[in-house]
This record gives sequence, structure tokens and C-alpha cells, in this order.
Amino acid sequence: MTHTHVAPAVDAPDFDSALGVLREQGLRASSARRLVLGALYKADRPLTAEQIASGIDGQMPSSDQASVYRNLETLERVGLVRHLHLGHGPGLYVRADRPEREYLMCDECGSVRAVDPASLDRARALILREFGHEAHFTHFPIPGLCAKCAKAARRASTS
Amino acid sequence: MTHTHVAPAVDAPDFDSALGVLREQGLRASSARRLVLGALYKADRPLTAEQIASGIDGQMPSSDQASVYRNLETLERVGLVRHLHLGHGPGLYVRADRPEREYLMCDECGSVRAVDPASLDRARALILREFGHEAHFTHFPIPGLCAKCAKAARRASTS
DNA sequence: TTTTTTGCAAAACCTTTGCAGTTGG
DNA sequence: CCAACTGCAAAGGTTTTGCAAAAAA
Repeated sequence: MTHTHVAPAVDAPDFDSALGVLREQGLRASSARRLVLGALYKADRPLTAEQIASGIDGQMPSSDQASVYRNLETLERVGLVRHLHLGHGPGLYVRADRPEREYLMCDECGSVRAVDPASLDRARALILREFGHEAHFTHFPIPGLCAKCAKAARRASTS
Repeated sequence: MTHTHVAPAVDAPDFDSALGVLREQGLRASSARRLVLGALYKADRPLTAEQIASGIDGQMPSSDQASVYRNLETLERVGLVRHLHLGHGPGLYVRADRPEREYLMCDECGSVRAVDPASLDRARALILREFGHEAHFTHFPIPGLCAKCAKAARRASTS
């Protein structure tokens, strides 16, 4: 799963169409697979493999963690799932048929802010012009200090 | 060592002044400590704990990895060392008495580019104005596609 | 039936921790 | 001498892998 390249998100507005996508790809809609997909579609927010495996606070049947990881990889490959990393700690997985977001994360307090990619287009363009590098913060966040912690830091250094 | 907060870099232009800093702090200039510091000052580029512990390709005496980690943490606390994370894989440690750099990393080919922080000030300001967030790419890089891979991707999608 | 997928166990990888023994000051 | 530090071994957290058994199609 080592973040190689990103599959384009496939259209799958609900659980059943997601299963359909699997079949179209010649993949099986196995029970373990339905479990992972079910958790992600039900939660509709980033989950860890561990949360999925344990059935998100007991609301869903649980399954084997190795299978969860294998299935997340498969689902990501066909474009049904995306994942991201916020700091250290386990990766987070989300259903892919949602508008993409980019993330900002505070090194100090750990708070995470999800934003619309368009709101970063100006900054992205600047970096592109300067370095030719096309910046994306969908997979790893923009690190730094959130508004609150930045202010606190300024206050501390100005004193 | 979970990247809590960053100690201000202390002035230590060479190995011996680094040892001096340790003494000033009431810390001991033990042999394991000298080994770590020696490796970082000799290499003058980011090294993994493993590289340090094994004596950088046999050019230096080797030592215990747990002690290396413990010492890196100590040295970071007093401002003699910094560390950063490039994608997955082990953390990278550098001597701290160098101009800070910020990093851009390609998701596709893994290439890393170190740049002067000033060259990112415009982008940083934009993000600050938009979100109040003070972005820093010294500890985690700007992810995305390098110039070459971005071009390749454009070519692929335009076809 | 045949190919894919599962579950379990074990390993891999990076890092931290406990502890008895050693060492630097 | 004694607090600080080391080396070793073991464990912790996350993810991967091998393999025989099970389940989709």
C-alpha cells in the first residue's frame, strides 16, 4: 500500500453500486469486502483499518485485520477508496466517490482542517511557477501551526 | 520523539563546540553520544538512526540502536539536532546548526528537493491569509508531483 | 471446479521501554 | 561516589506476507 500512485475515483454513490464496480472489475463481492465497503459507506468519514476490522465501535460485524488491509489496497486500486496520513499514527481510509479535500494539520495541537482544493489553487500555482512542482495536500496535510497555536507562538516569542 | 515541538537550533559550528553545548547543559559527553554527533557532523546530511547506529557504511564505529534513538531525542531537545520525515520510511536526522531548508517531495518518483524557506514565503503568506495557518515544510515536505512527473501526468491525461 | 479470497499466524519495520550494569564527572 | 547513561532484550504499533482452508463465480 506504500502510497504509489492514485487511482482516479470511480463513480459509486452507494454501497450497491460499489459492489457493482467490483463485479465489473472481475473482483468478487466477498463478505470481507462487503464489510470493509459497508463500514466506509456507513461512516462516510476517514477510518483506520483497525476501526474497520473491529466493526466501528461494535456497530458492524468485525473481521480480520490482514484481510482489511488487503481489501483496502484492492479497493483503492479500483478507485473506490482513498487514504491519507495525518501525522504519525495509522493511515485513514475513506470512500473515494466524494469531492476531494485537502488538509491542514497543526503540529502543536494536532487539529485537522479539511478544505476545498480550490481554496489552495493560488498557493499551488505559486509553487508550480517557482518550482514546477504540483503540490497536493490530499494524501499528506499541510503541516504547520493552526491559527490559534500560531498566535500563541507569536505571543510567546514577542514577550 | 513523536515530533512534539521544535527546539531552537543552538550554535555549534563543529563537533567540539557541540560537545561543549552538551556540557553546558549538564549532559555527559558519553562515547555513544559522541558517536551520534560525530556521524551527523561528519555526514552533514540527513541520516537515519539505523545509518548512525551502523556507523554510516562502516566508516565509523557502530553502536546500539536504542541508544542512538535516545541520544537523538536528547540532542534534539537541546537544539543540536533536527529531524524530518520524507514520506514513509524511517525518520531522518541532521545537525541543527545549519540554515533551515524546506522540502518538496514527489509522490511518483520519490525525488526530494530542498529549498530556501524564503522561496516559499509568498505561498506561506497566502495560506496564512486564507486560513490563519502558518505552514512549514521543514519537518514534513510539500507532497505532490515534481516537474518531470507532473509533465508526464499531463501528457498522459491529455492523450 | 477453478480461481479468488479468507483467516490465522508469523514476520517486518520503525521506535520505545525496562532494567541491570557501566561510566563520566 | 552517584547520577547519568549504556547495551541488551523485549515489547509496542502499524502493515505485510505465507499458506492451507474456504468461498465466490
